[in-house]
Amino acid sequence: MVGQNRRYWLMKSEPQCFSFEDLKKAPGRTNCWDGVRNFQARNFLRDEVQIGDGVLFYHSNISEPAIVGLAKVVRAGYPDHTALDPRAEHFDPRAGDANPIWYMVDVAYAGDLARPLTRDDLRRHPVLAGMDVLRKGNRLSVQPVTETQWFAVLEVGGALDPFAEEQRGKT
DNA sequence: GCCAACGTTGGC
DNA sequence: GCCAACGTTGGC
Repeated sequence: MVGQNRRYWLMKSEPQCFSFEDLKKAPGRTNCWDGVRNFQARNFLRDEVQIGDGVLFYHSNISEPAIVGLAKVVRAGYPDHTALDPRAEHFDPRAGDANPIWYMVDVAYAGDLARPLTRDDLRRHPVLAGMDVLRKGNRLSVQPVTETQWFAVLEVGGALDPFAEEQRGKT
């Protein structure tokens, strides 16, 4: 029953901006996923990402981009207040309380990989080679991952299934 | 640092 | 509503 409706996502972050290590150091190992300013990614955050979903944490725009860790969604879409703050980096003057435009979710640390999975690692794997993140020109910072891809990442990355325990707890 | 790919903007 | 110009993303 548990996990039946769980979906999986890959979320990109530039580590100099917000890294997986930053998430692990955050209070409660939880942080908001703010600053998304792309409408397609916004729609995922606002409409589709749900509490309990799995997240692959991806470091982008560095010498060796890679999936570096696991997270889970602990709060579904709500207005991204950084769009309302004129001093914030991602301030959007069009956004207001009545029309926040931009949304974010909260994610929590959910486990490490034994090793990061680079783009070459992904390309070499028959399942992971099909991931959206490898598609040339793909700039979506929030993108869906299939269940098959999720479990392949756990296997190749040498990670424990962060949801296995709660599934056992249900039996 | 380069540059291809993409999303957004704005003139018409 | 078209589309050229522009800014950004992000791998390489």
